[in-house]
Amino acid sequence: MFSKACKYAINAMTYIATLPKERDRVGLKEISKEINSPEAFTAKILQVLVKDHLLTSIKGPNGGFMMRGKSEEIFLGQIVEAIDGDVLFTGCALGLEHCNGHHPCAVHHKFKAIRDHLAGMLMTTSLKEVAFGINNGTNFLRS
Amino acid sequence: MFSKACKYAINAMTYIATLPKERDRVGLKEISKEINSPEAFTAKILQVLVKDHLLTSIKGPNGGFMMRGKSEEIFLGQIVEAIDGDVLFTGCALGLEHCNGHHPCAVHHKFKAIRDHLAGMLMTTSLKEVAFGINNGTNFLRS
DNA sequence: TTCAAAAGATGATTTTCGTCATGATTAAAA
DNA sequence: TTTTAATCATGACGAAAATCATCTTTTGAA
Ligand code: FES
Ligand code: FES
Repeated sequence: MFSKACKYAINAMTYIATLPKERDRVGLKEISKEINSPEAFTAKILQVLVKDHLLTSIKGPNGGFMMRGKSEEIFLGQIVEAIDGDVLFTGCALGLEHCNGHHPCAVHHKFKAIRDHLAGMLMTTSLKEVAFGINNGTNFLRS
Repeated sequence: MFSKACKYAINAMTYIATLPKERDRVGLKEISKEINSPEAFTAKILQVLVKDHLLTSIKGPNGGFMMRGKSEEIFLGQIVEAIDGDVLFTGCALGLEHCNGHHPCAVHHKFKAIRDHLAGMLMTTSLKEVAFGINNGTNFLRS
């Protein structure tokens, strides 16, 4: 469904969003430890998120990564799109060059319903909402 | 979403299912031409489907591949499972080792709805139904 | 200056995707 | 019957992408 990079990205953003108000930044080491991801690979992913203006990075001692916007205004779909692109939202399930109703693949109609369901969920689920479940103890970032 | 191998598999099975009753088999060349897939790679995929008892193969001149069961009793989910395994149906969206309600990941609840929607669609959509759309001219196997 | 931390470059490893050469089987032709 | 050609079967190989690791450079605080 999602690439590993995308999974790490969502978990990392979620963890950053769980930080208390008085702590606005967190380093790579802590992130990759908390979400149980390879450190170097995570670094690359975070850099993509910085380039996409979802995160801000601060260099030097006491540096780290911080959310660029409010967590209630960042949605999972933005993260997925930044890492995996929009193929999940607009691509054909069976590999046709363009997905559109005028030249539908064998499963276009049925698949479009699923895809729209998924896109709707991702575009309306905010990081704040997800982070709340983690802080709450109802959901988990690692096995 | 699906791997390329899985996409080719679905399209190949669909094409075989579109054959008229008086023609029960079709060769690799024709299949890969009709679904626009690399021939050698398609051969590998078809062999997996043969091993999984979804297809029967016949060697020699006028040989080819034929459906092993009735197209109305073969569902897309079986093809997906044969090629990509069941991770799409049972795996965690965010990479947790096991997906279950007792240790849910950050998006388990919302994602499970999507996943079940997808699984339901794949498990109830028969090859006959899909092939009908192709024979009908309403759907297409290639760009 | 010195040190910790992120950025950036580069390379290794693994998985996926795809090709090629060759063998095995069998219907059809000779 | 014997040969031929069409077809599937298989394993080795290679290219490309995804994934993960290491090293150097740059930055900024103390
Ligand atoms: S054309 Fe294949 S999903 Fe729309
Ligand atoms: S635990 Fe992640 S989807 Fe169920």
